Amino acid sequence: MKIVLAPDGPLDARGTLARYHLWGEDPTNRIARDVFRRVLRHGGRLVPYEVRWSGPVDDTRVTIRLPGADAAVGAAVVGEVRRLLGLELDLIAFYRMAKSDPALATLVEPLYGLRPTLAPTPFEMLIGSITAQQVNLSFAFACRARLVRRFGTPVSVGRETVWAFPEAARLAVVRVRELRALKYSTRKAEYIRDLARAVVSGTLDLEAVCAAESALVIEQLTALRGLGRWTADWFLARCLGRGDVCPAGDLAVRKAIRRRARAWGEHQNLAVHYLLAGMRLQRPAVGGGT
DNA sequence: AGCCAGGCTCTCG
DNA sequence: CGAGAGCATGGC
Repeated sequence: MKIVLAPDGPLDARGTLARYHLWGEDPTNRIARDVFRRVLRHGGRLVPYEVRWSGPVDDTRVTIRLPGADAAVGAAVVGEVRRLLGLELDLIAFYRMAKSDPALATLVEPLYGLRPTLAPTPFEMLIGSITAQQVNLSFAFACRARLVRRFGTPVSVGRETVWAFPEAARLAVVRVRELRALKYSTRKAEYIRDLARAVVSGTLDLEAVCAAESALVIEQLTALRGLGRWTADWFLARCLGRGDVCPAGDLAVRKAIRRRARAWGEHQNLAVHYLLAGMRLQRPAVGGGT
């Protein structure tokens, strides 16, 4: 089956997907020069597919190829591709705002068409986040790749092999020492196994979590061992694609904001003072809060 | 060699 | 509560 998508607004497909090889190799998201390959799990079936793109950033065509002609499978693949390319996000409205913002204005042109990729599934997102906690990203990528190769499912796509991400049922029965062998810490191994167990047992209903309001998502995720505020914030941003989220605890985000604050020039001192004082405007008093 | 990495939990005061 | 230690390993 062949499906063609016409994105709403600009799309730099290559730049957007670069995330999947920037810090190392990703066996679940294979990216070559002009083709992206992945496997979708659909009702117990493994559906490998290829994504290509062509045309200018302002008028890109995305072509998806997958085996068979099942309409339901096709729709599921389209849904995943739309997430992977960040097509749900309103880039046009963002640019309208960004162009009048001193810190963002100069970034629009060089990064034109760049979109955040949204995680295909909440489970994959959370396991990935646990993997990336506190370690540098190249190490995190390597760990995740080892996890995928050890517990995921290889599928041949042409000459390539793409791995389907491990299922919760598989990770629910791993031994801590098996994950230790993949360079996960003992703690992280427990977090991963226990998260998988919660999903399998039904204690954790990720579909329900995804449908919940942001504050509730944070509450439900951080109630689980191994998932803190950082993980919950990134989950809202990069899995649910919620617009009104700022993962301010993230180290890289802090660095980036600090750098961009230079756009305030000689007003940085006052700007920060006003930001801090502004908190007292909106938060009435100390003590009664949640 | 030593410090730091796109955190989180646990313990203590 | 807030602060601080411990976690484990690779990169620079």
